[in-house]
Amino acid sequence: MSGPTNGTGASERTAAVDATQNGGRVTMQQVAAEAGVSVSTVSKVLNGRYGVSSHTSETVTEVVNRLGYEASLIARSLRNRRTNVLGVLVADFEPFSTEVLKGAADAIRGTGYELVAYSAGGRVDEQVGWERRYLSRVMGTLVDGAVLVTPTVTDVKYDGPIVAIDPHTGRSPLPTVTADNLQGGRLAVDHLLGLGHRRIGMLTGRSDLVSARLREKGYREAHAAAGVPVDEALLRLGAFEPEQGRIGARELLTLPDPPTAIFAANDLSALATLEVAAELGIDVPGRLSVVGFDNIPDSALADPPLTTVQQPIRQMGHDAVEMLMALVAGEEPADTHPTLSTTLVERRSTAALKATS
Amino acid sequence: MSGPTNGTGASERTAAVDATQNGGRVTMQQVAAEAGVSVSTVSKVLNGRYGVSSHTSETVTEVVNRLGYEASLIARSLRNRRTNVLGVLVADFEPFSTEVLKGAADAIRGTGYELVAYSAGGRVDEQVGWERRYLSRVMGTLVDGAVLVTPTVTDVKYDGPIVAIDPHTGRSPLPTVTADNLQGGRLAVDHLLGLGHRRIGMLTGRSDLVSARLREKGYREAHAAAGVPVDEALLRLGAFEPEQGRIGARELLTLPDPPTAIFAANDLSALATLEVAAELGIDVPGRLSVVGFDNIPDSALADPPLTTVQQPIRQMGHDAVEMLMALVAGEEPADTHPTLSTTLVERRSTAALKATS
DNA sequence: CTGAAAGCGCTAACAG
DNA sequence: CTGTTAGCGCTTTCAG
Repeated sequence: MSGPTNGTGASERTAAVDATQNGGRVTMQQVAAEAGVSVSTVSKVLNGRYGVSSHTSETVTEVVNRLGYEASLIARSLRNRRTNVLGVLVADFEPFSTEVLKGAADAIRGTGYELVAYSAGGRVDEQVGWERRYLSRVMGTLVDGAVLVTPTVTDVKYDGPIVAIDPHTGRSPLPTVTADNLQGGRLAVDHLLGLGHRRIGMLTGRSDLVSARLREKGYREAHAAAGVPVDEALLRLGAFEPEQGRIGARELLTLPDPPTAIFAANDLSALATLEVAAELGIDVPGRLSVVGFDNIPDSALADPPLTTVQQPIRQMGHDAVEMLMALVAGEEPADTHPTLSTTLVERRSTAALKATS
Repeated sequence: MSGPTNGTGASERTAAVDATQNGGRVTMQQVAAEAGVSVSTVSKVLNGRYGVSSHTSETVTEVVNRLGYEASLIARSLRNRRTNVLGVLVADFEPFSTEVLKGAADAIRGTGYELVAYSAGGRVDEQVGWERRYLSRVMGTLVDGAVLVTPTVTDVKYDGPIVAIDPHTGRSPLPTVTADNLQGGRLAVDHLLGLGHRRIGMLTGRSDLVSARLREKGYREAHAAAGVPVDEALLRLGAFEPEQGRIGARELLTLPDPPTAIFAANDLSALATLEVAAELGIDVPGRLSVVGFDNIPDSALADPPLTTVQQPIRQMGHDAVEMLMALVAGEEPADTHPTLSTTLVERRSTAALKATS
């Protein structure tokens, strides 16, 4: 009668608690020992399986509560096919991905699913293909399905439930949620055209990304629809980044016959344009109108506040998770490549073209 | 000679790949079979253990690359004490926690650690104590240490490395990173006092949270330092939320002798104050100055843009993770309860008090 | 140098 | 109704 196994003891603080070797985790072993039953019985009680006497069940429950036991996500995942955990895989936690995360959280609320966001913290050395690595590490074990945020490659060979958000390279075999970049480009340029602008410059995005190409296409389509010819001399590479955007903007604005408006493929280069204009003493929106794309927080704080095209990022996260849940449940989503509308956010960087002096 | 185990075969696409039963995961078993060696040998090669012939090593490496094998995070975690993964545990993914996440990502970049953010999606039913549940589920198995974001309770009994960010209830036994709420409150009220205001109302926060009490204390200290008496009739409960904030603001502004300025304990109630003022036809900042706390994105877009106290949320995430890494490495952090400075962001909701008409 | 075997914490047959 | 046993994918002794 000397083992700690003599169960139902009424002692308030028993030995099982001091097992601090696992970083303080209480294991099922300890619960079993404390309750004087076997591990499998504890498992049954915890999972509500039938075939346990109500007395045993109560005892176990009491011990579980007293010890504050919680099943290890890991061990459970390893054993079960199903985990009720959804993964959001991101290259890094930056404004776009965290916004997606908020939308994802909105979508799982009240569904019983849990959310795990995973990132190796933007390891530059192995940029391309990070999604494959991550997928291998968590799919089929930790999570039931995954959302890939802006993956660089989409020819993934997993047959598990996966949804990609805004993939870098075109349409892919896997379900995808994207913003309507084409429509966004049109929106921006239509706005400028409506304001009377006819010489509209564009700072294009990274040519290897579909999103960038679609925005440019929107620019061209808007011109065509309005019967305004595109002056190819007014297109410059902005590459989605401030430095290159600044260079392109400067070239455009120092032209003999500069554009009266500039559509930048993203806010970062639009903001750079604003800076260049200020340096050149060009009044915005007095002598130059600027439209961006993305609606990042900074754009509202710019001087003047930037008119820009907003992507419904949060909504994209929400829809991707909803689609993923359907996939996990074995359903076939109605639309596997939904495209979400973009909207124009009018602020003060655009104005009607003044009559030529 | 019929088994698939006959190893070194030169066939391009062998059978091992078709094992689609694990959601497409390639397991070490499959790699071993394909390479014609045992599982343990594969493990050794992957972990760079000594005692493997260079020939075997090459064969295995080749197969690993060809099959795109990646170790399962789960299985590895279960076996090893150390995982090189850090956890950020949040009740929900909302603006505050996602901002923390960005800071955390900044901190792990280049350290070799990976980051997992975990959330059960704000299950309302068991609000208090979610941190205990989460901790049990991931500590000691999935992650080496964890950052708790705004936990409701901090008397956690784990001895593993844990750092809390902005805990709801006072100082705790565990290491903590917080914003200087007291200083923030002083900053706000000093600003108002400096503008000439003498009748300054306050919309207080939730009385059960230390942060709220400290902000109020700052309000009082600023008054004391300036030798201005506090008029208790000018304090109203804002409770950190719009509805209650609106009620408090209305009471304050309809007083016979209303305050000329209001310090709201958070932006949400400050924004509510702005709305009430507009409804009442009170010009801000002409007849009323308003200062908030938090600097949420909406505050910059308000009309007028809100002057507010900014918390360095991102920095808090960064510092918490740095502290966590030190803890995991077995080091003793210099300061286990660092407090980060808050700053005043002056926008257009505050102005100098006009001479009384 | 290589493989067989044990075991991390848990669940699911299957016996007792 | 309960306990024993096997095994999820991996690492690590320990024999061969």
